[in-house]
Amino acid sequence: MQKAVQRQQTRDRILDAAEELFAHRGYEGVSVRQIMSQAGADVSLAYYHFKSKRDLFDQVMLRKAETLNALRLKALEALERRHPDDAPTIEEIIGAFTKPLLELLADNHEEWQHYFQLIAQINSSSEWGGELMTRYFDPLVSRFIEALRKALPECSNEDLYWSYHFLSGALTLTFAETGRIDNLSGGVCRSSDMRAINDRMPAFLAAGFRALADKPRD
Amino acid sequence: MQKAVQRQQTRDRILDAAEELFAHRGYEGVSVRQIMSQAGADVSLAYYHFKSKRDLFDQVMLRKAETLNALRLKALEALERRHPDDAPTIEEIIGAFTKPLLELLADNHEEWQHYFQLIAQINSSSEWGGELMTRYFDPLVSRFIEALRKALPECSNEDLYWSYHFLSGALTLTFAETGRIDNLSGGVCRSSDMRAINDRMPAFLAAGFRALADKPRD
DNA sequence: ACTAGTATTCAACGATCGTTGAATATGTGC
DNA sequence: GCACATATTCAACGATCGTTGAATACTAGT
Repeated sequence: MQKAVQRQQTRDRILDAAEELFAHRGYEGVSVRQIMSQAGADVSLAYYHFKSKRDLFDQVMLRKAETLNALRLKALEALERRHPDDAPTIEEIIGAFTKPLLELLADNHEEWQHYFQLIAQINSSSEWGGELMTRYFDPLVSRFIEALRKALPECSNEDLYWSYHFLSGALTLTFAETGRIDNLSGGVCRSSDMRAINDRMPAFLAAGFRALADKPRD
Repeated sequence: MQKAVQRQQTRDRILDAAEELFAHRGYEGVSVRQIMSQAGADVSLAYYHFKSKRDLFDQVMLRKAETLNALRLKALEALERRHPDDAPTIEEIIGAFTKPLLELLADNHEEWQHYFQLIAQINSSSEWGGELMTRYFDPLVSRFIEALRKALPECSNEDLYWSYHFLSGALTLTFAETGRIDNLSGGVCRSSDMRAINDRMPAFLAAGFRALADKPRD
């Protein structure tokens, strides 16, 4: 086997193990030894491939963030190309924001579920959330808000940002598939039911955006 | 000073320190030593007042959960008493769910902010969230969903639970005041602007509930 | 086949972790 | 004021933490 190939395989095995464990137990809840044990390699190999535990965590975040951002941007640009003159509906824009997540989960559920759980934890943390979310996701988010602004020209900036904030909370919790809704509903709803999510989330959130846009404040 | 009083004061000092540190850095991110250092007491005193680190964490959760649940229940019952025949609006029910949080933050911001940050972290965690949220909050949540069902008789159970799920995500992220919206909006919106939240969140979410209730699925 | 460089393992460092038992101080009831 | 119970401190346990330097196995180029 090629050396460069094996190197990448090892790196990926470490990243996969780290991703899963970080997602389940958080950054501080997992030791480098546990990660390397799950990856089937020696502890010190982690420090050959990565500078530190924190660097390993950052690389876990970065790896899939790029894929995700690229897919979301592509979905948004495709949507805008389909509407050269008029603006798309809010549902369509939100759909471009959520569809890529649904498709990634459909393709490789386990892998991406771990990643979305990780994002949910970061997003809800006051300690790390700020820097990480800003670095990896805010640029694309601003791009989406721009699209939403065009579709809701009468909406104030403040209403727009708050609406997106509510969207962000609903979205990150939903895609983390925490199982909270399974418990609460007694089995009526399932966290993993992506069809149910796709049928409801864009409609729910678009109605919220319009409610704030149509009812300007004093 | 009375001994029983001092005992309770010490216990509370430990719980306060634990609450703040757990909220900022998570359960695993904080050591018992750090907590007791902030509380200004010896390490082993933690194990005199609490069985273990995990027990200390549970007591932090329990302490304010009871206050919070009582206030929310009172707000809901007062609302229902004001509507003996007809059902309240969705906005009013959601308001009864959020108003107590706003009032607690207005009274003692710092203290409750820490607690809401803690809830947000728990709610986004697949590991702990299930058990803890179910134990402390789901009973009251079911009570609220019951009220919402009466106000939306044509809404299916599934739509109702998903709507609440979206509400839950938006609400926990918002009250955690992570500062995410401050960064994203470049200062246009502030996480701590409770007036802005009160003016927008119920309207946004109520519109979402109605959008799902009015558009039944196939 | 030999060498140079890369990937992986071994062994260990000091620090800190959660937790405990015994010793000490402090206030309470008689 | 004395005896008792309760509250707090002191000192330490073994385990595990993140990290490192040196030794070894392996592969690629010649």
